[in-house]
Amino acid sequence: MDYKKLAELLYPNITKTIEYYENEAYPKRKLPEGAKVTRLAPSPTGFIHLGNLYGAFVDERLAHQSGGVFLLRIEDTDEKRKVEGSVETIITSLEFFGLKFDEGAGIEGETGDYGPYFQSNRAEIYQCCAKYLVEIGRAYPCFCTEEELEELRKEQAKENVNTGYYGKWARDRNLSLEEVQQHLNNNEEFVIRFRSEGTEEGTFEIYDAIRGRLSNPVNYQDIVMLKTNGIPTYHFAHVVDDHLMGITHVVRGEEWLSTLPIHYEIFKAIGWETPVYCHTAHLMKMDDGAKRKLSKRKDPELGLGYYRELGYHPKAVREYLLTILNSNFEEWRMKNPDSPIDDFQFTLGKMSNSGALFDLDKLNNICKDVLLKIPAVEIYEFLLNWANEYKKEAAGMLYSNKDEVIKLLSVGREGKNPRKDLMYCEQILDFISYYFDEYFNIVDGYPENINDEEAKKLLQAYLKTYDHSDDQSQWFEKIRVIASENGYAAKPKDYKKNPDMYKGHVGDVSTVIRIAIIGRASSPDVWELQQIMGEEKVRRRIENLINN
RNA sequence: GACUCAUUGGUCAAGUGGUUAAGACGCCACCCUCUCACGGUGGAAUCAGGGGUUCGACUCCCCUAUGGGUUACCA
Repeated sequence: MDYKKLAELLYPNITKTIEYYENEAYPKRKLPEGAKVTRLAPSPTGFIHLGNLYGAFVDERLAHQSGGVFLLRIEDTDEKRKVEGSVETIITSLEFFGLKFDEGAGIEGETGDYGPYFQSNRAEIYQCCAKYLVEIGRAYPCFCTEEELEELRKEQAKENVNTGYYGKWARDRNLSLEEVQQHLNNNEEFVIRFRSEGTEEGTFEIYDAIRGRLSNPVNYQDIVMLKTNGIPTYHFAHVVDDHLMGITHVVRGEEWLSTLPIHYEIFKAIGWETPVYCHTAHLMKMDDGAKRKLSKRKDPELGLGYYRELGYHPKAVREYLLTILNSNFEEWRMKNPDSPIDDFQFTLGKMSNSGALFDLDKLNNICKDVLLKIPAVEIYEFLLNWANEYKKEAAGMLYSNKDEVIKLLSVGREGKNPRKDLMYCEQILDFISYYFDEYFNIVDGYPENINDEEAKKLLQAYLKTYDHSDDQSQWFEKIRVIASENGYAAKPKDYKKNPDMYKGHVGDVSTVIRIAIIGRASSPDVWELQQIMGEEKVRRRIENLINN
C-alpha cells in the first residue's frame, strides 16, 4: 500500500508540512527554565461552574508561579453545542475571580503567536497532521455511515465482545487505493481514523503529576480523529494543539483518564513527546445522600454566576478553592495571615485525588476572615458594584448614604477581637438594611418575660432619659438604671443568683430597645448604631413603636 | 456488562510500616458578655468490610462493597 498516494488522494490541497508547523509557524517557546505553559480549553457552551474555576485555578497557578504562560483556547469543534457570547462569559467570569490569560482567545480578538485559538479556525493544521499520519500509515479514511456503525455495535453486543471500531471489526482499515478512489468518486463522506497498533491485552505506564504512576491498558481502538466536516475530535485536537502551542502541563478533569491511552498512542505515532498530565478530581455535590459530580444541568447553584449574584467576594472564593486544592494551604494561611494569596506555593503533589464535596459553611467562614481584612471603604465599593448589577433597587440607597453605610460596615471591626459579621453582599445588605426606613421592620419579638405594655413602659423611660451626646458607658448606665427601677437586675449575674427577685435582667431591657431601633433581637452595639443613625431617627422609631 | 479511578469523623483533610490517628469548618457545653458576633477552654465524632504479607498495617497485596468516570463523527 502506498500511503503517500493515499494521503495525496485524500488531501490534494494540503501543501504545508508538519515540519512547517513545528519549526516555522510555531517554534519552541523561549521561556525561562522550568516555566510551565498551561491552557484552559473550554467548549463554549455558555455555562461555567465552580469546577471549571477550580481547574482553571490550577492552570493559572502553575503558569504564573513559574514565569510561564496561561492561555485560553476555545474548543468549539462541536457546532451543535455552541452558545453565543459564551467566550465573553468565560473570560469575564474568570477575570472576576482574578484569573487572567496571557494569551489566546480574548474579547477583543486573539493575542499570541500560537493561534488561531479557536479550534474551528485550525482546520488546515489538523488536516495537515492527519495527512502526515496517513502518509506514515497510522491513519486511514473510513467511509462507514452512522447507521453502519450502529449495526456494528449491535453485532458486537450480540457476540459479547467490546464495542468499537478495531481489529477485524474495522471494515475500512485496509481499503486499497482503488477502493478509496471508488468511494471518493461516489462522493461519499469519510472520517479519518487512527490506525491503532494496540491490543486488548497491552498495558503501559505513565506519570501523572497529581496521581503518580498510572498503569493503563493500551489503546486498541481506531478512533475518529477527523470528522466528516474535517474538524477534529477532542482526542486529536488535544494532541495537535497542545503540542503545537507548546503546552507543558495539561490540567484536566479525571473524566479524561480513561481516554489517556488514546492520547498516548497518538502522541507516540506522530513522534511527539507527551505533556505532563495533571488529572484533577471532580468537585462533587451531595445528592440524596450520595456524592455526585457537579452537573451543569442539575446544579445551577454551582454556576459561577450564582456566587456573583449573592455577592461573594472573589478573594474569598479563591481562598476557599485553595483550601480544597492544596491541603497545606490552611496551615500556611494561619502562619501567614496577612500575606497575599499568591505568595503561597501551590503544588500538584498536594492535590487530592478524590472528589471533594463543596462546603458552603466553610466558604462562609472564610468569607468572614477575608472581608475583615478588606477596608470598609473597599467593601462599600464592592457592595455598590454588586448592587448596581444584581440589586438595582438597593443601589440608589447605598449610593446616597455612602458615609453612613461605610460606618455601618465598620462597626466593631477594630480592636483585638473584631466582629466578623460580613460574608457576602446579599447577607451584608440584609445585615445593614435596618438602617434604611424603606427596609426597616420589626422581625423579632420581645423576650418572653416582657409583654407589649411592659415594653412600651420601658421605651418611654428610655426616651425620657435619652441623651444623644452620652458616651457609651453613660448611655448604658442609664439603661441599668431603667432596668433597676422597673424590677430588672442591673447585672445578669444578680439575676442568675436570684431569679425570683427580678422580672428579668438588663439584657432583657436592652433587647426591647434594640428591637425598637434595629428591629432585631441581635445586632452589634446599639450605642454605636444610634450614633450613626442620628438622634432624630432613633427617637422617631421608638415613638412609632410606642404609638402604634 | 467491560474497562478504569477513588474510599480516614457530618464536611475538607494530615498521615507514606511502630502516632495518645494532626488541624480546619460545622455541631455541643462552658467562660467572656446588655443581645448577636468575636475570642477562649473543653467535648462528641474517622481509618468501608473481609482476607493475606509482616514481630507490627490507616499505610503494602488480593477480594468484596460503595461512589465517580469512560464505553460517540460530545468535550
